[in-house]
This record gives sequence, C-alpha cells and structure tokens, in this order.
Amino acid sequence: MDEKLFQIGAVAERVDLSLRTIRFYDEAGIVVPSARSAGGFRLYTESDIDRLIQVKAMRPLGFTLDETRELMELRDRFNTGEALSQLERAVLADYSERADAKFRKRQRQLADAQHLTDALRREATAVNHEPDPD
Amino acid sequence: MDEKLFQIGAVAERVDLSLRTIRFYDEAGIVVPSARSAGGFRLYTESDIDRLIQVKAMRPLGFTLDETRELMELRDRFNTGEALSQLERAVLADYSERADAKFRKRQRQLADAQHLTDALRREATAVNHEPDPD
DNA sequence: TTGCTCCTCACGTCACGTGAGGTGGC
DNA sequence: TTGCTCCTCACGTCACGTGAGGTGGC
Repeated sequence: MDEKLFQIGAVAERVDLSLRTIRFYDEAGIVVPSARSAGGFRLYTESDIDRLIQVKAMRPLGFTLDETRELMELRDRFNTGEALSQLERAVLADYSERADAKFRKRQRQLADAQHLTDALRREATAVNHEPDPD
Repeated sequence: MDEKLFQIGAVAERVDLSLRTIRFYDEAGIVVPSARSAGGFRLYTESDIDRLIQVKAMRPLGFTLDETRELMELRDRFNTGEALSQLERAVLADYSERADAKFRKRQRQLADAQHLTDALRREATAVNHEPDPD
C-alpha cells in the first residue's frame, strides 16, 4: 500500500486539536494511530485523521469519551460491511436518537447565547458612544 | 419592597441548573443570592434569577467563570447607569468581540456536529432495514 | 414530630493543560 | 552535531458531581 503517514504535529495542525488531546484519544482507545515509527513516534494514516475529525465533530454533542469510543466502533463495523447483532443495531439506533436530541439541545443553547451576544453588542456600542466621563 | 424570594430548589427548577452549579456560582461570586434566611438558606430575587439565566446563556461561549464574573459586573454597572472608565469600556467592547467570535466558532462546530448526526441517522436507518443476521 | 429542603465540607471526575526530563530523525 | 519533533510520566485545572453528616421551616 505504501500509505502516506503523518506525525502527530502535522495531524494536530490539520485537524486543529492539541497534541495532548490527540495523545489522550490514543490512550483512551478512541483514535489509535495505525503505526508507530521505530523510535516510537505516532504515525497516522488519512483514515486515522478522518476518525479524528469525526470524533472532534462529536464533541459539541457532549457524549463521554467512553460513549464516543463505543459509537465509533459500531460505526466502523457497519461501514466496513460487518454484520451487527440485533442488540448492536438497537444500540446504534439509540445513539442516533440521543445524538439528535443533544444536537437540538445545543441548538437551543446556542440561540440563547446569540441573544446574549446581541445584547452585549448593543451595550458595548452604546457605552462607546456616550460622553467621556472625564 | 417586600420582594418575592425563592429557595435554591425552586430556582434550580426554573432555570434548569443543578443545585451544585448554583451554589458554585455563589461561591465564585458570579451570582450571589440577595438574601439568606435566618437558618442560612439562600434566597434569590427575580433579578438574581435573571442573572443566573444570563450566566447560563453564556456557558456555550466557553468563557471561564472568572471572565464571566468580570463581564457580568461590567454589564451590571452599565445597565444601572453607572459611568465606566475608558479602560472598562474598552474591556467591555473586547468581551463583545470575543463573544461574537466564540459564537461563530460554536456555530461552525455545531454545523459539523449536524453533519455527523445526519450521517449517523442514515447509518442507523440503513442498518435496521438490512436482513437479520440470524 | 415527621419529612422534605437546605446547609457546609470534602473528595471524585472528566477532559484535557502544562511542565519535567529524555530521545528520534531529516 | 545542532535543533526541532516527539516520547512518557505525572501533577494541575476547570466546572462541576456526589455522597457524608447535620440542621431548617411550613
């Protein structure tokens, strides 16, 4: 295959995650690099990097890393054509519903945050058009 | 004034924050209840509750609690008609800009999360329409 | 008086941040 | 060989969660 491999620094820059976070995801078994150099450097393939991007995208949903790992494993097995048991399919469907619910919750929270930033902007604008107190 | 006062439990239910979080915001000086009962119970006014709602709305922006407290203090002083110094007005404007930037960042992150939930929904739907593996 | 609500420690947790000291590789 | 990149501990941090043991108030 002779696949292109990336060291952690290049990966961090591409996906915009800290080195610590990427190492942490390795330790937690969420995104384990496909290879290591002779000297022990983590070496990531394009598909490892895709996985990191997926995991990063999940973060706003507020799943724990344990949940994230379980979900990623199920999705991997589904996307590689592996057959899932009845239970596993139910678990996958449950994650999907919970993800939707969490997404809608974040959307509401972000709408509230927007109202706040709007109010803040009005205040900051107003205060800088007032006469100087000296 | 004879203002209506609320115990922490009623407040928690109204604003949908945990008792621990509300106590934590008190300890951190972010939302300190306007009164205590003779027995030491925290007693919140409507305006205390408004403050809690504002603080809650700020959370998705990812400011630290120290920053949140500083910003709330500046906003309070502005909204009660107090004059702000040149420096304070600049700080307020800076918070406003940072809040906008953080908001837009969260918006992008949430859009990424939506793509992920969409993909997940497709997978979960597909897997439950496949033939049973037994 | 009972029971539900609240109180203050104080330790635990989750997802990392931040050095400390040491090695790898173009 | 130099310097930049990476490594593994390991402790720190932020925003709370979670009991433990005790008191308040309709």
